Amino acid sequence: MTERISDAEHTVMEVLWEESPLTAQEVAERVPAERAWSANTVKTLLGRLLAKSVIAHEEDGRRYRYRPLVARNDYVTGESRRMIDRLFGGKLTPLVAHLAEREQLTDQDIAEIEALLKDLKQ
Amino acid sequence: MTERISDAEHTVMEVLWEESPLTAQEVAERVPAERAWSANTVKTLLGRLLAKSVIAHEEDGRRYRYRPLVARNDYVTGESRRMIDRLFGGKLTPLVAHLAEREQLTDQDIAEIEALLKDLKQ
DNA sequence: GGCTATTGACTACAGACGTAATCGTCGTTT
DNA sequence: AAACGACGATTACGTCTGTAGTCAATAGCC
Repeated sequence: MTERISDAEHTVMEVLWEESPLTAQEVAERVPAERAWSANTVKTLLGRLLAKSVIAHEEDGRRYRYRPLVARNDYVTGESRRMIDRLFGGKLTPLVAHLAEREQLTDQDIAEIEALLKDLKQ
Repeated sequence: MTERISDAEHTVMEVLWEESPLTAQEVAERVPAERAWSANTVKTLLGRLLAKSVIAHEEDGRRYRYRPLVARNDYVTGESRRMIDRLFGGKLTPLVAHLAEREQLTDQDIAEIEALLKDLKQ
C-alpha cells in the first residue's frame, strides 16, 4: 500500500532517517549540497511525502516538525526486492553472481560475506 | 550517457533481450499479458527507446525490425550499481547482510553463494 | 483502379516529478 | 500601528511516463 517514493523525495527521507523530528528549514539545511534546492522545493517535497503518508508532522508553535513513518529498513527491503524481482527473477543467488562477476570483489569483500553467511548457518 | 529506461520501456527491452530482431507486432505479441497493452502503446515505447538510442531498427520491407543496442548485462550492472549506491552507500557487503537478514535465505541459497565465492577466490 | 488492412509517424492527455514563485497569516520589530 | 519576516498552503510549469487515438502512405485484394 505504501506509495512509491520518487528520487527527490528519497533524498528528503534520508535526511529524516538520519535525524528527526526536524522542521522544514532544518531539513533544507541538511539536504546534500549537490541538490542545491530552494527552501520552497524542500517544503513541496515534504508536502508530497505527507500526502503519501510516509512521514507525519506534529505542530510545534507556528511550524511543524517532520518525522518518518516508515522505517528505513523496510523501505530498503522493498526497494531491493523490487530490483531483484525485475532484474534477477526474484532470486538472490543470480544477483550475487552478477555482482561478483561484474564488480571486482576484493578478497576482503569475499571474506566478509563468507563470514556473514557462516553466521547465518547458526 | 545512456538515458534512463522507464518501467514500461524496460518491459519492452526484456522482450527484445529475449529475442531479436522483432517487428513491432511481434514485440506486442510477446509482452507479458498482465500489461495488456494496445499495439499502439508498444509502438510508442519502441519509438521512445529509439530516441534514447537504446535500441535500433533496420528496415525490412515496409516495416522495421527492432534490436537492442545495450546488452542486458550492462543494463543490469548499471541498475544494481545505482541501487547499491543509493541504499547501501555503494558497498556490497551491507547489501548481502541486509538481504540475508530480511529475506530468509535457505540453506541451499547459502550453499550456492558460498560455492560462488569460493570459485572467485581463484 | 478504388477499397481495405498494415504500419510507422504524429498527436493527445492525464498524472507524476523536479523545481520553484506567490499568497495569506501571524508574530516581531521599530 | 505599520512594516517586516517566517512559515505553511496554493499555484505554476516544463518534462517524463503510461496509455492510447488519429493520420498518411503503401500494399494487396476484388
